[in-house]
Amino acid sequence: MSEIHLEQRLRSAGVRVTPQRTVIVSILQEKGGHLSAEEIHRLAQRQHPRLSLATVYRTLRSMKACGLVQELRLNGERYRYEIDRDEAHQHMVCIDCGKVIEFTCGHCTDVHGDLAEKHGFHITGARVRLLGHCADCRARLHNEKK
Amino acid sequence: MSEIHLEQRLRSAGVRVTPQRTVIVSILQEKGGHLSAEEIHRLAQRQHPRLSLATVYRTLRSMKACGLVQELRLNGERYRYEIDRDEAHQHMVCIDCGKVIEFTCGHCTDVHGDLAEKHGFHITGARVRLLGHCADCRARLHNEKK
DNA sequence: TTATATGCAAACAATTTGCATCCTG
DNA sequence: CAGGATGCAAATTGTTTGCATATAA
Repeated sequence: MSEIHLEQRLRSAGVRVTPQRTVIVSILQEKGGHLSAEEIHRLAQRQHPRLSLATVYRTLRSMKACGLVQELRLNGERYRYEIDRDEAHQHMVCIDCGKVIEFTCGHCTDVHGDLAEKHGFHITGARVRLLGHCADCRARLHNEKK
Repeated sequence: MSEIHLEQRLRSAGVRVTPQRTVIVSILQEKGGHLSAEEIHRLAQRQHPRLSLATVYRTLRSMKACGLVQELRLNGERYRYEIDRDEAHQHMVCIDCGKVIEFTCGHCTDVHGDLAEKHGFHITGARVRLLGHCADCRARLHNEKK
């Protein structure tokens, strides 16, 4: 999704395009995702020193409202944000180092759809989060034990 | 899981059994789950008026540490707690009324295990959350539209 | 020109912590 | 009796809001 495309989507949602918002969007695009509001704020200030944290929150909220970003919360942590690329993807989170690996599981989507139907539910979204130890941490922990 | 069993598990984790904790545990057992710390506090005060909210949080934290309760967060809400019954179960959450339906999906567990292995991950837990409209709300919304 | 966005500081809600005291093991 | 547990109030953290000013359309 190009930056210009994003601006168009903002405009068509009746949201004004300001320098602050441009900076925030570009950071999300470059850094890829899973950033907290505070991290976004810190990075954005390099390009726009007077930008306030409140604006970051407000921007993220309106971008979420137009479906441009997704808001997620790993475990009990603060909110993290990423550009919404539409493709349904899920997260595998390392409980040691916090690393996040994304994956897709179309198979599960089907299974969940069936399950939901049995309960009369109409599913609009699924969050699958696998928690565990990533390869690096497993190796590290194994070495430390010696 | 009986109350006595729970106390044994507390003890064997080196956690003392106090009246406050007994009350909190029994509430979680009776009410079944998805209670917030504040709700637990309010209910517990009926049996133990001087019990403080801080103690509720501290108790829940240590019970979580010994694997007695599970801490979960639906959407952006505050933490909710439930007795950890070991059986892996997942949640279907209605985005209209907040109703929570539990389900199990052993099939997905297998699929996830395979997926994780490919990434060198060792899975310790999975959180699946399906968001959508429950049967009641679908009916209600449908009527309101008329 | 006019409604929307911004910055700042103050408000908030949920959760955590310090400390003196209490109680379980 | 000693160290963990409690109650209270104060502190923290993450997020939101009010308001005067600035800016995009």
